[in-house]
Amino acid sequence: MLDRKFIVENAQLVQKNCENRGVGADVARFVELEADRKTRQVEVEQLNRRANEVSKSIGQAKDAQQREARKAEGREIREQVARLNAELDAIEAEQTFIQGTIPNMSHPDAPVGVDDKANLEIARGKSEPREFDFPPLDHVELGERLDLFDFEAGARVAGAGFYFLKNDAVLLELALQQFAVRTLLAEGFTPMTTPDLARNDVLQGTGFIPRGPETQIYSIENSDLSLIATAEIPLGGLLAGQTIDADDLPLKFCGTSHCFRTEAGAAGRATRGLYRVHQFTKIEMFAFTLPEGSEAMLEHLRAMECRLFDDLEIPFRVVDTATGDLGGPAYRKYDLEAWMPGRGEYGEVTSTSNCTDYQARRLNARYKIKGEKGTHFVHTLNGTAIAISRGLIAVLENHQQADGSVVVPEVLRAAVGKDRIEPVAHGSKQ
RNA sequence: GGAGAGGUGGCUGAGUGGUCGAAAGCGCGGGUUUGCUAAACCCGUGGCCCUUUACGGGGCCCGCAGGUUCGAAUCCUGUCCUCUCCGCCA
Repeated sequence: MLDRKFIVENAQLVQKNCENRGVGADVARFVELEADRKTRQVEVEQLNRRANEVSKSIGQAKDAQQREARKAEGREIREQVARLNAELDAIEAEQTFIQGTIPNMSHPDAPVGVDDKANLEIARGKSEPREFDFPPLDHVELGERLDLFDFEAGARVAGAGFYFLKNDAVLLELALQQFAVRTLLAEGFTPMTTPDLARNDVLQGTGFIPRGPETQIYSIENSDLSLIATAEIPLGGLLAGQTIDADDLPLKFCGTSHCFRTEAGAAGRATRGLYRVHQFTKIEMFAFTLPEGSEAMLEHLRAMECRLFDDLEIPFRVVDTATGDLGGPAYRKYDLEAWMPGRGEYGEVTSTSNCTDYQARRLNARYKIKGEKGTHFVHTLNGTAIAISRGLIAVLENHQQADGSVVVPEVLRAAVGKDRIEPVAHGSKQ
């Protein structure tokens, strides 16, 4: 969320930003409530002060009668305070609601536009999309020939959108994880595995909405836990409520987790295969920085994403995400879109965002500079290293051969244990 | 799952109804002394918010949320977390 003072002092800018992002938030109402809140806050504090004085005077009362009189006075003041506080609570609840609907401010260079059509291509990867001298298959067909997936069994067990990986797809998943984690480890990221569930206040702190008709989140009945949609959630929660030393920043983590998404409202959109599924494994980068360090960190995360996909010899483009497509917490976001021959188009494989202090404020993650008074909010950033499901699509479709085999990218060979994934001979299928 | 113990400032730890935002020690910052370092001694040292040009003043915060009371770190309820023992278990 944005700082209340900032919203009040920059109401016009905030309003304009909401429009650029296609969000209808009642900024004017918030400003109005803030004035109201302050007045009442001051009243409450004055009453508290008097009540405190009265309480202290009771010990010095000279007789029982005076004591009783002061008790009555104290009681009356506390009743007034209770009434005022109830009003204050109502005002604050409405403010918090509005505050939650106001997205982060946008980087001045982020392209302005209502949706992803306004996204701006800013770079391409080292690999060119291949010219196939045969009709390329999509990953579902490749997977069938190579016996890599079982979507029917996934549906039987957990419903449409779930799947089993099998045979070399499992080795590929492990290899992709190894590759990503090792690359990031060498760059100073601390590897972590995370809980696959998180408390709803952590979800909210990172800008996810655990319940409601539009939610992307599976929630656990009779608890305040939800399945995470990304390791960004638990990694962001790592510093929730903490104040850390400025000297310890930046902190860079790479988290391995499973990601669960209901994909509400996405029915019928690219539902074939692994592209849009309810569960996948993902290696995620996450960083906490000083405010002045977050822009450079975003470039670093983007560079890491590019490097990983270049090393996998997958063609991609990088887009600077338009304001309308940034979501709530991001100040600026880059997506990597890999070329997917089976679809004949680019498909999003990674996304990296600078959320500035937007998540940190709600998570209450702060830093302190030694010798200085007070604390400040850290900046948070996240970026996909590799989402296995979409990573598999890109690897399989781009490295397929005329004979139906798939060449394993150099960087994965040691972990997969072979150079090439061959079609399974008929009859040897298990 | 059952039984018990406990959550206090950066840390250790005192505090069981008022003068407690909180003893003491450690740590940290500053100073005195000192050839340098160290020791000793002295002073200072939490966060959030409101107000003030400044000096200052005020409110809230003892895991979290409620309750009792004129008054709660202290009593009551709920909740989260930690530890110990028993059971179960990968």
